[in-house]
Amino acid sequence: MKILLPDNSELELPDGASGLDAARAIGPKLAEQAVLVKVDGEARDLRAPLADGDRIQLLTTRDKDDPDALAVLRHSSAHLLAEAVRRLYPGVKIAIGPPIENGFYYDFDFREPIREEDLERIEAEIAKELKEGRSWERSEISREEAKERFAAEDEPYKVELVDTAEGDISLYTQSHAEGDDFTDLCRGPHLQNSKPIKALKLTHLAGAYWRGDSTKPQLTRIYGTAFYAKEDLDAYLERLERARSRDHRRLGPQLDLFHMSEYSPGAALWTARGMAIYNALEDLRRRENARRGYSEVKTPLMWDVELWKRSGHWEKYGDNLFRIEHGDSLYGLKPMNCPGHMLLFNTQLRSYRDLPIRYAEAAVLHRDEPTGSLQGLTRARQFSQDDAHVFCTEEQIQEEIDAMFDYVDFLYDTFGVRELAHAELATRPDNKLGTDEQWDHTEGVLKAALDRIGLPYRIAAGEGAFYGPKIDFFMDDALGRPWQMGTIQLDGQQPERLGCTYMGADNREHTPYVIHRALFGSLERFIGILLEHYGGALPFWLSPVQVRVLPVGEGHLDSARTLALRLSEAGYRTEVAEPSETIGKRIRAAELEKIPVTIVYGDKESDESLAVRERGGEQSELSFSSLLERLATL
RNA sequence: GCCGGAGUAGCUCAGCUGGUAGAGCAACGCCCUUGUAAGGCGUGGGCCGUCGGUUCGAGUCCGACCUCCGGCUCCA
Repeated sequence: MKILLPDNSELELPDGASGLDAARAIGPKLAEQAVLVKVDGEARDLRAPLADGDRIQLLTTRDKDDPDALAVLRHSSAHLLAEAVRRLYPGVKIAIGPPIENGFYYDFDFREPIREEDLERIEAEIAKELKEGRSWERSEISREEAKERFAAEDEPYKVELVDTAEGDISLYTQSHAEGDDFTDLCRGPHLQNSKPIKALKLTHLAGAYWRGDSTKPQLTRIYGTAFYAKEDLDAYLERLERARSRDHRRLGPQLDLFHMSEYSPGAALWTARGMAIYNALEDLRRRENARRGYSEVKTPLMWDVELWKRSGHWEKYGDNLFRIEHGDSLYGLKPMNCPGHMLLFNTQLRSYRDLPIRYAEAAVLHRDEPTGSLQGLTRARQFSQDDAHVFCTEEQIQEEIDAMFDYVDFLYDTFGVRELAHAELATRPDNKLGTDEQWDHTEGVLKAALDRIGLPYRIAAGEGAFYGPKIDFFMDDALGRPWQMGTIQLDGQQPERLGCTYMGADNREHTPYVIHRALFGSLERFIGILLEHYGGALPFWLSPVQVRVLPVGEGHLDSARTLALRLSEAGYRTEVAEPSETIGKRIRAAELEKIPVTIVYGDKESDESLAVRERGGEQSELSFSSLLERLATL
C-alpha cells in the first residue's frame, strides 16, 4: 500500500503496516523518537494499522509543544499514575484517566480516603517507574474477553466502561524489564515508552462523580501534568502563578474596588472606586439602550411565589429562590426579570402596531447558588444583568436579533474583549415545539448573525430550549476557565403562560414572541473578567482614578489642587496625592494602583509645562491644553 | 450540596512536639522638604473564623458549624 508523507512524497509499505513501521522505513532515529502519528490530521497510536492512501505526519519528542503530542505524553502519564496507586493502595478500584487541557487526571475509588500529602508518596512511586522505564503494548480483544478480564480483576468501573464503549475494545499493557505489568482498558494513543516523560507533577486532589453524575458515587480524582522538558513544567507553573496575580478576587480588594464579607456570601461590597467602573458600564448601557430603541423600566424585586409558579420557574428553580415569609404568603426575591416585564406588557391592550416593545432593566437579582460554586464576582448570589425583553411578531425576529448582534459587536470592541469571546449556538432538542422548517429558519438567523460578527462558535446540538434556539456568549478568565456572559434566547412559551397577547392586523389575538437578551451578561461577572483580562490596568476611560496630581512639596499643593479641579471639570476622575511622602514613593503607589496618568507638579511646572507620566513609565512635557488633547485620545 | 486544602494585625505571611502571639508592608506621630517604582526614627494595632470539648493551661489537640481556595455537580 502507499502512504502519503507531509512533503507529498509516497511511501510503499506492506499491507497492515503501522505508523511505527512507516517511521522505521524512513529511519531508525525517527522510529525511536516518534510519539504519535496523525492520519489526515487525526491523532492515532503509532501501533495502529494504516490504510492505503492515508496521509500521515509523524510527531516526535521534538514536537514538544504540539497539543496532540502533549496529550499522548499525558495520557501515558495517567497510566503511570494508575499503576503507582494500585501498588501503593491495594484494593483500590480504577475508573478513568484521560489527558486534559493542561495535564491529565485519573479517577480512583479508594477504600480509605486519601489526603493531599499522599500525593508526594505517589509521585515518588511514579518517579521510580520512570527510572525503571515503562513501555506500552497495544492489543485488541473482544468485548466479552475484556469484560471477563476486568470482572476477574474486580474492576467494576472498567466493566461498565467496556459495556458502554463504542467500537472495538483495546488494551494497553505497560511493562518493564522485570515484568510487573499493568494492563488498562484504553482507546489510546500512547507513547512507545516512558523515556520522553521528562517532567511529571501531581498537582491536586478533588472529588468527582462517576460519569459526571451526582447521583453516582463520588470518586477521588488525582490531577497532574507532564511535559517533554523540565523547563516546560517550570514555565507552566510560573504562568499559573502569574495568572493567579490577575485573579479579580485578589485585584478587587487590592485596588480597593470591591470587597467580600462572610456575612453575605456571594455578594460584593462596592467601593466608590469600584462604582466608577460599575457606573461606566451602566452609563454605556443606558446610553446605547436609548439609542437603540429600548425603554428602561423597573419592576419589583420581590414577588409572591404564585408568580414563579405560573411562569414555570418554581418547578425548575424553586430551590434556588430566596424566600421571604410575609403573613400568610410567601415571597421570592426575583432571580430574573422576565415575568415582571410580561406583566408590564399586559397592563395595556397591545396592537401589532406597538411592536416591537423593548423593555430593559438592570435590576438586582438573587439566586441561591450552592455554596461550593460561589466564586467572587464571577459566580455570585446577588448580581445584575443588563437584561432586556423584546416583544415582537414572528416577522420581526430576524431584524431584532440582527440588531442585538450589532450591539454585542459594539460592546466587545468598546471593552477590548473580543479576543476572549466565543459563542455557543444551542439548536433544536428532541422535544421541540414547531416544525423543522421553523427551526431551520430561526437557527439560520442566529447562525448568519454569528458569522456576520465573526465570533468563533460551536454548535451545541439538541441543547436549545424546546421553544427556541439560543446563543450563549462565553469569555475565559485568567486561568482559561470559560464563563457564560451574554445570552440571546427566543421564547415562545413564557409569554403564553403569562397571557401576553396583542391584536394583529387580522383583528385577532396573537401571542407575541419574546427575545430575552443580556449582552454583558451579569455586570459583576463582566467586571470580574475585565479585571482579569487587563490585570487590573483598565483602559483609561474605565479607570476609577484617571489622573493623579503629585505636588512635589507643601508649597505646590494649591497649584496642584487647582490643576486637579480643572481636570475634574473637564470630566476626568482626578485626585491629588498629599506631599506627605517622597515623590518616588507616591509614583510607586500610583503604579501599583494602576493609575493611568500621574502629573508631578513642582517648581519647574506651569500651565505651559506639565510633567506627565503615563502608566508604565513613559514621560512627556505638555502644556495644559495639549494635556487635554492627549487625555482625549486615551 | 459533594471531595481535598486553608482561615493568625488593614495586606502578605511566620509561630517545631500545648506554657500569656511575631516580621515586612500599610496606618498614625515626629524629623526630612521631596523630581518619576520604597528617606529616617518612633507609636499604636490581635474574640489566632465561630461555637463547644479535652487539659492546671489551647493559635497549637478533638468535634460541629461558617467562610474562602482548587475541583465535581449545578448555573433560568
